[in-house]
Amino acid sequence: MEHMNPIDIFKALSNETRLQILIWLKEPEVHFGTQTSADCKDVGVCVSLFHQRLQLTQSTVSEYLAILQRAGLVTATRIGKWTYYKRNEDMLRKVAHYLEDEL
Amino acid sequence: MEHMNPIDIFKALSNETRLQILIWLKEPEVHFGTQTSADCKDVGVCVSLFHQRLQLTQSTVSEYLAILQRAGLVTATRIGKWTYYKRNEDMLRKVAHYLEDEL
DNA sequence: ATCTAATATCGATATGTCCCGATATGTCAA
DNA sequence: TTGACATATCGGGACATATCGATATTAGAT
Repeated sequence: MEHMNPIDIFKALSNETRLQILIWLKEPEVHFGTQTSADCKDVGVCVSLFHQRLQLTQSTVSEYLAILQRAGLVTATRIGKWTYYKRNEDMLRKVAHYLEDEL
Repeated sequence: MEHMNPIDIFKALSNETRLQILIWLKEPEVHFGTQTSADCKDVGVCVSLFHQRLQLTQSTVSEYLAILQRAGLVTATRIGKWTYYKRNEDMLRKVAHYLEDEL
């Protein structure tokens, strides 16, 4: 588990769409229940499902997920053609603790 | 007490200097003990004291404090020639709760 | 009224972010 | 190997942020 960088994290959180992605990922089966190729609770949600729900191009969605991943807020798993993203709850907890203790 | 805007808050927190200001303001008397014109524990810390400790121009420091204030993270009090800034603990708590509950 | 100190605002430039279309890469299937 | 699909990356234009120097504003002191 890598160490958190508050600046990268806050930058990643400074965007409505990226916040939305994180919130959707709290209950993937509720928001992306149509996914059949894999259990989204375990592996996460693939890029195209986010793309479907967002009025943004595939490249933008992919880039946003990469930003969240570089900040450590989500993790990616490639299975076949798909890349599944899910929340990194450990990092989210660290951010919450940072807010309480350091700030 | 106004309602929090997560985007503005995270943008305000996406800067090393502004984070430093917030951290310094946790213990103003430790970091700005030289202030004699007013008790920094009550009213806060004036712009010039931040300016002294930061390798940034007065205008930049003033702008940063304004950004923190617009996000609701600090409050400003004008007394005579000075504007004193202090943390808005209520808002900081709201942000921490947002991190825990919403995100 | 004037001078000066503290702060805020303005204008400018450099750098960063948003978001796109186009293209490249990876992976399965025929 | 060729084709089709999922994802990633590249290059760019519009807009936002970082930071400065210069100037304006506010308020006390003379």
